[in-house]
Amino acid sequence: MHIYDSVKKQKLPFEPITPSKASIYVCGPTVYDDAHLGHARSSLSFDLLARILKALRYDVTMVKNFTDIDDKIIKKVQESKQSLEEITTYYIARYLEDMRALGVQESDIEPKATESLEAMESMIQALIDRDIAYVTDDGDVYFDVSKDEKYGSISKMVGDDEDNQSRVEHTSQKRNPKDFALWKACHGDEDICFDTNFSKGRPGWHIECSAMIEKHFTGNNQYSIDIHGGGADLLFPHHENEASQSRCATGHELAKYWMHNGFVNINGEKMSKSLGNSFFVKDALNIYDGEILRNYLISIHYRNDFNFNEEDLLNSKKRLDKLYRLKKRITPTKASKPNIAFQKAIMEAMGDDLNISVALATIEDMISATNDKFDENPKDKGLKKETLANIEFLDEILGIGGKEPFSYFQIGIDEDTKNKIELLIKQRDEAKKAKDYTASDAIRDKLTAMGIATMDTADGTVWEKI
RNA sequence: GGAGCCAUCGCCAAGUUGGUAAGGCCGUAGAUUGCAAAUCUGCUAUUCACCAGUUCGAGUCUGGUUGGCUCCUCCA
Repeated sequence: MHIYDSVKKQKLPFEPITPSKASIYVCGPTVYDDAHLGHARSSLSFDLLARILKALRYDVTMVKNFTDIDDKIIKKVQESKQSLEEITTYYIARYLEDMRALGVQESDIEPKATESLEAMESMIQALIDRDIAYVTDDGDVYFDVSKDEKYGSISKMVGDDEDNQSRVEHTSQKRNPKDFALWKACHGDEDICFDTNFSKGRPGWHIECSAMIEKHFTGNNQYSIDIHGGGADLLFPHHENEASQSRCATGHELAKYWMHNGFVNINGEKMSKSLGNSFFVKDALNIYDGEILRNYLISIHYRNDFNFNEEDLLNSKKRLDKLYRLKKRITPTKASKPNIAFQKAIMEAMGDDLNISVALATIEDMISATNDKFDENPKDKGLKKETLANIEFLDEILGIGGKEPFSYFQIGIDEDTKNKIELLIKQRDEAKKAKDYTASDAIRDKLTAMGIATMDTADGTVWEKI
């Protein structure tokens, strides 16, 4: 297995800190709104990673957190009259529901920041004790960036502050503009506060992840975890800060490998609230089936930017259709063992930093070669069993092809319509038998108008929703 | 201002350590079909934004030009 380390900027062989085990921590969402396509892509990227590692027999521990204390959530609490817990519980459930629809396997641990406050407090306290963090008169706690000589090693953001025209607002209480908050003291009575030795307040964003990693992973004396993942936008400052505070608190590096997934753009524009083009997963799921969306979202390498548009989605759906048409040809049958060469080719592609393009090309190869053989001998039982095993293998590795093939082509069609379609097809078959092609073609036109395509096969007519 | 990424067929998109351009969509010709659809087969970039260099040899390395994009503020 090779993965691209976005800190070292090169593809490296995956050598876990503990042989045959893989510990992964992915920055999850801040739960104050529904999940958008960007969340989906991140989730899907690391879902693929976990699936491959599992198939390679690694004992994978996947942790994806929920940031459930945050200024944006607090703002929502103040606006909505709901409690923080009501809001976060709701959006966590919504997030999990959306990801499930996309076929994302559940993480082993899904920690919440609010459940890890003790770990945060002790980490902050350790940093204060070592004089790496300082408490201001207001009770805020800041991390003193100048105390960590390795600060900047993650993002390579070497900051000469004189020249830095960043738009960071400088707080007067900070010793250094680059210092970041570990703890924010609360000011009003309505604030959401937690009591600690240093002040009443709430944690900064960065410390949440560091603390949750220390809480859930043991690591070794060099690293806490193998892989730390997240969106490309988190590299700086979030991951830089995480790495720095963890390094200073634990004496070793946070992660051996860093992986970052690219963005999702909508029709060429970055998705953002200010542009008003956020595309929520739930809205996409209203239009497209989860598996079709998944197939589309994983079809482009996780590090590339993803330009979401309907044309490409339909294109990728056509590839999935072909897989399911093949599955129709072999149904019903029982799976035997997947073809070894096929399995190996897929694993090699995906083992190369999740090279999905090569994997998809391998699938196309398999599909056309198998169709070719079935054209010769439609009843090849051995091939049917192997093909089903191949497809089940794809379901395991990529999370596609797991549906019953006839229902796949009938997604979104209700029982009444289905019965109507099947009646028409029966009438058409009778007309065909009587060689009344004018009548049979008229029925086919009617079906086409309904958005239904028909296919005459040796075993009778089958139909698909176009 | 600072840091970094990208540019391959009409569209999407692969391309290990440089060795002579995967795959899909679309298009097109054919096999098959009552006709279609589905399926299969053939064709579809002498060329990788542009210029120069290194090399026996570069899409792949170096320098430059142009054009996109991201981060430096919450962000997946």
